[in-house]
Amino acid sequence: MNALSVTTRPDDRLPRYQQLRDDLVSRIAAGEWAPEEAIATEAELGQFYNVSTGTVRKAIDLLVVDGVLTRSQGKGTFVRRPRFDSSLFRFFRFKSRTGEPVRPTARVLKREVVKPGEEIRAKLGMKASEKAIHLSRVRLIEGQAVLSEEIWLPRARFEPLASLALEDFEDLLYPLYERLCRQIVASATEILNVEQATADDEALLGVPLGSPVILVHRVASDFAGTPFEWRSTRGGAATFQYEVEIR
Amino acid sequence: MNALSVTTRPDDRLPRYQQLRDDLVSRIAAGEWAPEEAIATEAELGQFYNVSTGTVRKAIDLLVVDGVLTRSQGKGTFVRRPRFDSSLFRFFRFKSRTGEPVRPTARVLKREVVKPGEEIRAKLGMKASEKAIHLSRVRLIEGQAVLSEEIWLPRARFEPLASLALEDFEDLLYPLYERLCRQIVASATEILNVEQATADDEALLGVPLGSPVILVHRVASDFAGTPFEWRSTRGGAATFQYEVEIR
DNA sequence: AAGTGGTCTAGACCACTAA
DNA sequence: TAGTGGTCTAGACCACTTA
Repeated sequence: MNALSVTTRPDDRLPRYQQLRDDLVSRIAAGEWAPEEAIATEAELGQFYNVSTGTVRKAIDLLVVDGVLTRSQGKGTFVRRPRFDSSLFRFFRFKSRTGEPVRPTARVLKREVVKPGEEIRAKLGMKASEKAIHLSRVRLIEGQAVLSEEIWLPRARFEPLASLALEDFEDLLYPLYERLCRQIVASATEILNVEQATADDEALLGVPLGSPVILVHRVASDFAGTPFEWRSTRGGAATFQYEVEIR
Repeated sequence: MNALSVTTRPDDRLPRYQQLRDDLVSRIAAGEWAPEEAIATEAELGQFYNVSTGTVRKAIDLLVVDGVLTRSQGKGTFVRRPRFDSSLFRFFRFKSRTGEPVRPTARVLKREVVKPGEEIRAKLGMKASEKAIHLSRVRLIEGQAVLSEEIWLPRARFEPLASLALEDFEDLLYPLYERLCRQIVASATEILNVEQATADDEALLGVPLGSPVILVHRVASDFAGTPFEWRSTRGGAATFQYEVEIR
């Protein structure tokens, strides 16, 4: 298993297919294979990493579920250009009034690196001295702002985002977290409230003062259950539905 | 592969692990293994269906992803019991005066056995001639109605509820479904909207006419994915929060 | 110690794609 | 026809649970 750790230090306690998966993510993130391009074949990867094809397949399975790769029988395995329906985006729960899922664009309005308030500090399990990255952004449909978001991230885990140009933030943040910061959202808890539109809402979203506004607070966590993103989203209640599947 | 088709006719064009998955779903839905009970071991299943353990594992993988089964190393593979008996308790957090969560009671106001409207008929996958049981109930906290619910059930599967005395309906319906009708809720989809209070809402829930009301539509399904309950719940937006964990 | 699921191997053959 | 991913086998050994 010496061939692993092409770009990172692997954790030998993890199963090989996990290590392999992580290494493939690194190579994709490093641009070794561009989007829409075929990666090495399963046989080649098996030889290169000195594992059986079954193990290679299991690693690729994970990345297919994550929406990073797609397979095409007879053609190859391809790096996927991010798509809305991928599982990375399963946390988006708003639908249009007609019931169709909507994919808004996004624009970051402001970024600051500051000490967070006590509530957010506690929710993210941060030390008192730690700083956080705070993003304010709007999400737009056909140029119209429909959601406003406040996002808080512990600086230590998201350092690359402290210096990324605001224009380079993408519509979807979670793929960005994974690619630039190696932070993967595994679960989230959301609490939904209905409030009345404030003057800020009126200015930013164009909803009438006092009209109902849906407010979603989300805490997102990694696979270990450690929270690392706090997010609050506001949007006019008339515009959206919120859908959830329970098991 | 003769042992397949224990309960259904398989499609031989499908891969074996798919056929196996479908057959396991049938057996679970038929009650061969109760919730919280371990199913046959991988080795036993492999012998029974005459496939290798790798194929059995792949079929079980699918059901784990679907949330039907959970694995536990060293113990076995278990039919998952969704904790729906506390569904509202879990997903609606009432703001009592002290701020503690409260458990609402319930009272059935009306029951009728009628042909459902087209929308509900379609959502429940019922035939045009079939009748449905329609329940109207309120949920109360300290004697005050806070939620009003409309519930539709296909009569064929819920016959015992057509004659049960209204006083004998319990606060939580899903345990009743399981005990009296052997219907187990395996998953549900909820869609949440915000509307304005109608005159009915004002009369029933005591919320001001025109104030924001949260409206939740739920379709609940069995292990085979067949929907068998349609429910709509209304409550004043000021009364509660809606909380959900996403995995 | 026995039994379970978890990982992994070293192949096989099939279905599909492209040259 | 050659090469790809898709399916499947018949094992092996490991980690964990229970008795």
